[in-house]
Amino acid sequence: MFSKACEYALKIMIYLCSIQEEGKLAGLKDISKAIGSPEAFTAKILQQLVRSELLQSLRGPTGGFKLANRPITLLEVVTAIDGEGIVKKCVLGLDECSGDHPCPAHDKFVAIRDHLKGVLTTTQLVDLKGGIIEGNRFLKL
Amino acid sequence: MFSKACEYALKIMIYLCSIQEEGKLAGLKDISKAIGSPEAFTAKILQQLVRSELLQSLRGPTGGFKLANRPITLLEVVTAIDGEGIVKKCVLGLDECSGDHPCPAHDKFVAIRDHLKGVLTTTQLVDLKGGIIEGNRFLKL
DNA sequence: CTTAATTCGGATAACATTGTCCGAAATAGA
DNA sequence: TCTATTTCGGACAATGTTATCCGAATTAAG
Repeated sequence: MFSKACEYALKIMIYLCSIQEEGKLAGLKDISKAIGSPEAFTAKILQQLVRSELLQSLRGPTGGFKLANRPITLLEVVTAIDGEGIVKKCVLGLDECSGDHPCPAHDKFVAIRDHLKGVLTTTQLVDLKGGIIEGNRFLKL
Repeated sequence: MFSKACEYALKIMIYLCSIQEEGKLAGLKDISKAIGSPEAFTAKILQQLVRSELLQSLRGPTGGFKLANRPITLLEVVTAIDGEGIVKKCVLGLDECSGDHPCPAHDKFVAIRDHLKGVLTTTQLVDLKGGIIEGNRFLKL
């Protein structure tokens, strides 16, 4: 459904949200350990998230990453990494697929995509951090 | 959502269903022209569909492909090409994600996956061929 | 000022997916 | 039987994704 990079991005963001307190920073090592992702690749994704302004970073010792200071939806994270394809592109790959010029599966999958889009736009990182803190939701294994 | 190969496979199957009459065969050239896909690559996908027993083929002049002689669901086509990942794997990529050991997004995406699985299992090729025949649904462009 | 820890940026490697090419095997029809 | 047409199967090329490596820039702290 999402690319590997996007899966990591979502875990990164949820993790940072779950440990967030007053401008504290988390470093690359902490993050990749917490979510079980390869360090070097995770660094690349962190850079993308910083450039997309979903994260802020600070260099040097005591440096690290923290969430941008505003509510963030899952859709923002997904589109920052994977683009809008998942909520826009035709399931059969038609360049022009719309109500006017629909593919045979159009209607059935519009419903699914709307469902997905709904969840992605209405769910914020804050909505998912609870279980992590309580220890009954997990980001790795 | 689906791989390119799977998109082509779905179009192939829907196309064959839409032109099907009494054991008539369609050749590779016809098929790839009808769905707008690269010929050589399409040939590979046709082979996979034959091996999965969703299609039957005949060689030689007047040879070609036709649907297996039974109802076929979208799920069968998708799993034949992409495997069961789309309806089984955790959105965050956790190897063990279940009711017992859920990821933070588990519940929200179980609902989406069930919706998807429902559409894939209840929709048969026959259900999609109508619009093609009537000319108000399209398989390319 | 020096050192150590960190993010940043570019190059590159490993792997998967997409796509092409070509000869072999099968087969209908002359 | 011969030929033309088709699917089959393997090798390979092109592209995209995932992942690693390393030096440069930044910065806190001694």
